[in-house]
Amino acid sequence: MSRALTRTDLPLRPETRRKVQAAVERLGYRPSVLARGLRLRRTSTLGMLVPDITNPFFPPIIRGAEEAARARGYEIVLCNTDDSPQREDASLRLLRERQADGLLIATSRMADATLDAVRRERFPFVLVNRGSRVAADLSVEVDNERAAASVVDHLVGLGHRRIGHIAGPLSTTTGAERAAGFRDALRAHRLAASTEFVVEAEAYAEPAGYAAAKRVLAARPTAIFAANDLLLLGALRAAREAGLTVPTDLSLVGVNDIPLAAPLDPPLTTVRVPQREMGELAVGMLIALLEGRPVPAARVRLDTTLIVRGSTAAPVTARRIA
Amino acid sequence: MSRALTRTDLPLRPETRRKVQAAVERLGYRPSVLARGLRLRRTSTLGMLVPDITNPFFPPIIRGAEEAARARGYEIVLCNTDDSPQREDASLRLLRERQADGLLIATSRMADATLDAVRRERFPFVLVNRGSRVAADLSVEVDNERAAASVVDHLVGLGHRRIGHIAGPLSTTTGAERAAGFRDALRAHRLAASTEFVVEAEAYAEPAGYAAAKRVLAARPTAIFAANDLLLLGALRAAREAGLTVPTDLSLVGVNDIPLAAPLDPPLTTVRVPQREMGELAVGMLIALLEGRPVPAARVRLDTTLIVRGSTAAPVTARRIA
DNA sequence: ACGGCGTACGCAAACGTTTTCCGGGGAGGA
DNA sequence: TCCTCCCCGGAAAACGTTTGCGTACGCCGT
Repeated sequence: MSRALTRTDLPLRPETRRKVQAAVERLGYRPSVLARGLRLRRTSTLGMLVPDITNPFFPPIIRGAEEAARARGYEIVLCNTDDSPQREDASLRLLRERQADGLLIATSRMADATLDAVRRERFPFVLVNRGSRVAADLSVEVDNERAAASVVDHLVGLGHRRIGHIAGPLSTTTGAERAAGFRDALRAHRLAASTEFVVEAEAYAEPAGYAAAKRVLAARPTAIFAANDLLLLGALRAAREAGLTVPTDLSLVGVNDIPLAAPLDPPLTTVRVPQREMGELAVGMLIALLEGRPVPAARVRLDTTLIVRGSTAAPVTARRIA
Repeated sequence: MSRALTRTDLPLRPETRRKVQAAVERLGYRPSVLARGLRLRRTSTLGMLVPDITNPFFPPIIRGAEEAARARGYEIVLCNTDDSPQREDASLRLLRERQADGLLIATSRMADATLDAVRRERFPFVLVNRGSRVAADLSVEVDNERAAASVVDHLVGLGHRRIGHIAGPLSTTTGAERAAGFRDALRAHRLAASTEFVVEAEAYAEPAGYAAAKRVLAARPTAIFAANDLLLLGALRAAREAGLTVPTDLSLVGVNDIPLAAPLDPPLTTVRVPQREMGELAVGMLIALLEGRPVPAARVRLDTTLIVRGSTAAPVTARRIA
């Protein structure tokens, strides 16, 4: 039976194979993934840990991962961790019980203890959208430093000198790296990266962006780089409340290129992150690892692209000069 | 073993139970869901079919469903169908192979043939966010007629008489019901529901809303009810291009209360749909069905709430009168 | 003190696969 | 025609649970 269906490499008379196929057709037979998993000790199932599926950043990553996985005969089981250590542990427990073969970890600030536990048990995993200090870890991330640099280059090129930054939570690798990249880029342009221009947001969410923007605006910047489009939207609201027009009085740049970035008024200048590709690549690496094939690169850093739209313009002062 | 852990109702000496627990603890034993499923012929797994996880309408439903399921010891396996019959069939196949106990179907226009097949095989399922003409089907939906009526009431109350509607695809139950509700409500107010005021959008997406809005605007309405916030955003873009200010020249109302509705400028007047609750209720019904408990109601129709924000106002003409 | 009854626990079968091991049958060569 | 070799396919074991059944032991009553 199994020889006729799965092990097509084994010797078998074509006629017999055809007979089996016919019976399968006739009886509507579907192999049981359960029984197969029990016997094979692997389930062709990957666990994926995300903070929150409701955050629009993750669905494209998930879809990329799902499609890549399914194309290779794997399935993905999703777990929301809400960035809570308890949920993380519960999710890991769940995935162990379901005999997941490997893990895709897209939680930007999983408790180190949890990650250590996974590592110690030699459970195969790939980090998505976050790095790791442990060299042996596989990861797919974005080059946040270069992303921040491209934003700063764009703004400086427009003539901005007083540039603020709404950083994501610095406990996340994305937040920390974008903030570091921002500072480095300013320095490269011989601009001061004074602390009053950089404010850390409590979370990657609109209200947090609003709150942080209020503080950044106190420093009277002509442009703000928000670590995230949601933070940018908060900044947009704060700017409007302060009577500032975007982009005339204030330029705004975000990250992620959410679907609403283009139709909004003004259309948002933002950095596009290849989310789907991240999911696909991470799955490719994980499956290669699981199947004992060589993993091309342990740490993949993907490049982002700056999408210039209508939320950035030359500052008023610069225009006067020009 | 099983008696000590799961069948706590069976007679067992407390001492023995304690000894088993200790061994479990010591060895880090985790029961295998696979083996259990094989023996029990049920997996405590529910399949959920969604058109596209990338559409922000679904994640809250999914989370509601996931949480309700997990609280009852069930898990959810997600499948995106992209509204394609092939993907639907593939997903059903997948879920059958994984021995899902039941199905949550949130695809608004699943091919009737597919749904019929599921029904014929007596595979337990609950429809989410869509109705069915078959009386025996379980479903959780929203009262779209009343939702449309509440929107029309609000607009008429503001003084609007020329009200347009951007309908969702009429092949979806939500699109059809909201359009019907819109027409009925106009009639109740003794207003004409002439065809030029109603345009069907190609999809529930911003560009489709933009295209449909251009056609609706030709009828010179003072207000537009969009079947969806994404359609509303498209309408907003079209209105701005036409030189209209919202809400001064044109009032706009949408449905779903997406997270961006509040921070946007103007903040959107929209209808809130209890997405999480829909997911939770559907799971409750499905599990009751699976476990042979009585299902309280076969067809649940939840009420929506109109959230009045800044995208609606009295029409210019009415103001002149007042 | 012995027998009977009832309670607690051990043993084994079964769920549906995959894979290994054999046995049987056919074909070809002597 | 018979033997041998090879190819095909049938049979059985194992994966880790649950659960029914049977047994052994303990307790109580006579």
